[in-house]
Amino acid sequence: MVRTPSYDQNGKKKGTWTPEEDRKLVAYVTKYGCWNWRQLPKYAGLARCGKSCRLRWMNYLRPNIKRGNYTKEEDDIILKLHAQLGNRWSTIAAQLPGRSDNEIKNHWHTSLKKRANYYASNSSDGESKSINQASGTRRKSVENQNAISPNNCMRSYEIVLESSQWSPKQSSSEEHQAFQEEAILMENSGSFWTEPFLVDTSFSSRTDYVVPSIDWELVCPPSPFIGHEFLSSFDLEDYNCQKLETEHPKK
DNA sequence: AACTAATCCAACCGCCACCCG
DNA sequence: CCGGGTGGCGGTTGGATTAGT
Repeated sequence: MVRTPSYDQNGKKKGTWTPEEDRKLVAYVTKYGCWNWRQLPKYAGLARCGKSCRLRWMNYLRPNIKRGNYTKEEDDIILKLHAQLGNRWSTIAAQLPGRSDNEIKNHWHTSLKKRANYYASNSSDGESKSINQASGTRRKSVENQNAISPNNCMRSYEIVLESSQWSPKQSSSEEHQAFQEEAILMENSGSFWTEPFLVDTSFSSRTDYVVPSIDWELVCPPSPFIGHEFLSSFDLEDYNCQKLETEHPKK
């Protein structure tokens, strides 16, 4: 399931993310937040485009992300919302905490679409018609943007960071340079990376995968600028509990 | 065991909306 | 209002894995 690593004409790396790159991205975002995705790779020491970094973070590296093992309830919610909204994956994902739009989209195409087609062919014309009418639309509504979603959580984070002492915008470039040097130092000493980062619990079964633990003092510094909704959105207790969970088998 | 087809999903691409000067 | 920069979204693809012959 990996794309062959390659480089585009700008020297930006494409293809599968390496554990090394994941470490760098996690380390940077947990320390400084995602203040600017396009500038971030430069300061984080990544030869990736900002889009790629954002995607990687949103779909796999951010806290509380869930992988695989869809429950019947989740499937039902997806089927129901898809019938109402069509291919508005981000809106659907907003109703399923821990699920990314990309993963829901994949899950839909690989398994739920068949179920939906089966239901449609065995239900009234009206119902199947509503599914067809809803699909393919892509419009942002006000309520959609105000919905509590992981995306909005991150947006909140950005807003918070912009106005806080933790904002990289207020940090000097020397500080970013220091970050990179610190990362290299920690990497060489091994101390920073020794504890597995288990947000994606699939890491736990991979011997080639060692990602850093999260220092929540850095992720959620005790700042008056950081709103309660943002802090609670990460559900730290749940996050820590994931360390005890065993890997759920893929496929 | 070897080969082929089907499945799955991580990642890319292009477009659009929003923001700001 | 306009244009550039950026983030976000949904469609699509590359290729590894799994199932079937």
